[in-house]
Amino acid sequence: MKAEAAQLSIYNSLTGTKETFIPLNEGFVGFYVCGPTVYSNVHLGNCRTFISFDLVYRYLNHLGYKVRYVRNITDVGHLVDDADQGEDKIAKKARLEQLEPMEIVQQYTIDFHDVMNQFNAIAPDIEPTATGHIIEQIELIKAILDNGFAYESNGSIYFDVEKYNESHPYGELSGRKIEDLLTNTRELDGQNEKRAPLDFALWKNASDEHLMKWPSPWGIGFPGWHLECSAMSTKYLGKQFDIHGGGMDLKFPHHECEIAQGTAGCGIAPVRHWMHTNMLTLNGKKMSKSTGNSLLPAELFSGENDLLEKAYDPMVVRFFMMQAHYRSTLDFTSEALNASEKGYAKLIEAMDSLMSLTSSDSSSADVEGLVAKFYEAMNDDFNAPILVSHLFDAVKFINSTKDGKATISAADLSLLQTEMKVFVRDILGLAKSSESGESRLDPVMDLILDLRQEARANKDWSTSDKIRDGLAGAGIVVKDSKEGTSWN
RNA sequence: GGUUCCGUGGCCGAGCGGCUAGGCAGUGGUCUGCAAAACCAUCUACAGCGGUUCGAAUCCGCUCGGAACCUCCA
Repeated sequence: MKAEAAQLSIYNSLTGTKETFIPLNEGFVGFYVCGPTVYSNVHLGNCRTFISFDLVYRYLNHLGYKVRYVRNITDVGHLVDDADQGEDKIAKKARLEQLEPMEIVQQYTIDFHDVMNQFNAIAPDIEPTATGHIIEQIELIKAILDNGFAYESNGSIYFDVEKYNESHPYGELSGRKIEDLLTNTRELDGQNEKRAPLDFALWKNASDEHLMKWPSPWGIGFPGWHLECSAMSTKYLGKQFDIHGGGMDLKFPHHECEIAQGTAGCGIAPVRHWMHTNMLTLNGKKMSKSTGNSLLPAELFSGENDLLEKAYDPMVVRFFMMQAHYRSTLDFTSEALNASEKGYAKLIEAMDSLMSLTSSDSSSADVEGLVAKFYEAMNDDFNAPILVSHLFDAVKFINSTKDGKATISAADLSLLQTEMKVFVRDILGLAKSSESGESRLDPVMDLILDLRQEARANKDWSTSDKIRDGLAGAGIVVKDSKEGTSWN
């Protein structure tokens, strides 16, 4: 474990305060994140949440924790319509496209993984699916029934919220009171199976034409949406675990229901630290597939969309997200993205410069102090934007040293090289995505730049500029400096 | 309607009572054959109105504007 691990504080949505992070079992962290429902392509807003938690995972790992990271794939149980009404999202898509539900699941799971790879997000240690844990879900329902917090109705099982509320506060995570919820709940049709409008389904009775269904002690049916996370987190992380993450839009009712299910079924509150990421907005509004206010990663990477004029590198987008705190909304505009693109290029170039910097007898800046600030920023509830600002302080120092206007000692150089790599590559996850297989291009460029250098030596500016402009047209930027000419 | 949150300079975003983050853009320099980059300097802020305080972007109240959740959504 790193000494800095003792200083980590995390904002807990449950208490509304930053708390020093002390894991349940020393040295180990149980970490659960609500994953996507795979009935369509993930959009950029979804990605932001997963990238935010990727940062959390990476930092916990860096601190030396042995993290078990579980992120589910929801492949059944999500209903299209009002609460516990309507059709399963995946089944609907399957019906529309005349495919097996599992074909839909497979297609969009692959897409999800592909996108997360492009964003350089580390895969979770376990990625369980709801359909793979039907038995565990049934067992959990039995426990909740045995403890008297659920009832059967027409082959469906509902969670008895009012009963639960008698002994445990329902709504503590989202700051709701059950009386307010009752007054503000709309009257919905077809809720006659439920005793009370706040009750939610643990198991739903399935009709004959239903595509996805399983046998249970209560007949043929399928699990309710909220249940899978409870069943799977309990199975892989235990009745109580350290961190549960998800988007803010899942706070109510999903996470509230998880708390109730876990407490009712296992007798203990399931989660110690709740973390919620804020929304990525577009035109000032939350990105959302249902309203069409969204952007797909593929559209962004290819530039084929109506919002932006050009394509963007996944790493630029990731960097853009790292410049905002995960608990703040982040507005997505082409202007903001362009700014990030330039800033990112500056950072990466400085990283390259750092690796070939020469040291002096002493440092003209407090490198150790700067590195300490990197940790301070991350320890303060994963404050990536503050970290980035300190990284740019380092960038300025690196460039000044390169220009001969500042100095760095050998020890400090080694420290800065190590820590910059750690924070930029390992923690922020900003891999150099352009280091693709351009090995065949290298000798060609060497030759071209050689010819250009000859022209420059002869003061044949028209030839040298012709080469530079021509390469620029091909997307290759040539830069002359004292050390020679570079390109990218 | 209920609950919660937000409103920072041209743009994006930090900030959690005093020490005026950072990136991008702008302006003026240095450097350079030119360009780019880099470096130095510099200009635009805390929605409005009150209050608390020696001191407020930061705390309190009101007004205006926006968002999220209350129904599927990361």
